[in-house]
Amino acid sequence: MDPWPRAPDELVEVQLRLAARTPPLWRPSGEVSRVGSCFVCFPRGFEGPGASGDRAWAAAVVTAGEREIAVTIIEGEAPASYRPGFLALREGPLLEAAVRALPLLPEVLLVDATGRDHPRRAGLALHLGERLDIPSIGVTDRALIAEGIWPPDEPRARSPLRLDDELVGYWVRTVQGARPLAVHMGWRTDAQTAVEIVLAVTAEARTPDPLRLARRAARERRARITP
DNA sequence: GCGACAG
DNA sequence: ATCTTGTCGC
Repeated sequence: MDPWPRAPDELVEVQLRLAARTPPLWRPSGEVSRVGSCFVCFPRGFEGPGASGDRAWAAAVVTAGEREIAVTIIEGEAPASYRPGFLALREGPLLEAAVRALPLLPEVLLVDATGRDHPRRAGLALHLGERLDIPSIGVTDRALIAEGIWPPDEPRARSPLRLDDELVGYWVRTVQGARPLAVHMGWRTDAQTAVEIVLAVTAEARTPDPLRLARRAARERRARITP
């Protein structure tokens, strides 16, 4: 596999090329058998956008129904600090490595990032899906540049997230009384499919189960560090 | 100049 | 991403 872009101008180029592509849309064929997710965390107690060389722990999981059937955790260093629109520089390589280390790959991947909701229409969720050749969906707490009013405080209520006139995702009230989730179309997925999948793998918590599992795994590994 | 700004 | 304190609920 060729390397991720390491410089901002290289990433911009890749993102523009990515955004112009039109891969066939993916649709779940009946029951979605394997849903995966990945997550990367950094040392506690830092402030600001972080820095290149920061320690990082990335986890990837595959779930089938309620069960976790595979998990991988890797430790590494962040290649860059964070900047809005350039998240891939900081997290892309780590997340891809964690997913590739899985003994079996998921049918669709949930990523803690945006998809089409991006200045160049190619957020990390979409980018990672393309690199891995896996349909992907973005799940975040807030939008990057897309806009949309929150849905009413009712279970499963949703409202569109738009960028210009394009529908790029939905606000989704996964849990009543909690802030809605921003669910983003990603690689080979549309906004509707993204919401269907997210709701299908969300049980009790606000966050979809696969993402919760990946987050927990990464943080548990971080907790094992011996300073 | 000021606020916003995926993680 | 990570931090904080309090609050609510099982």
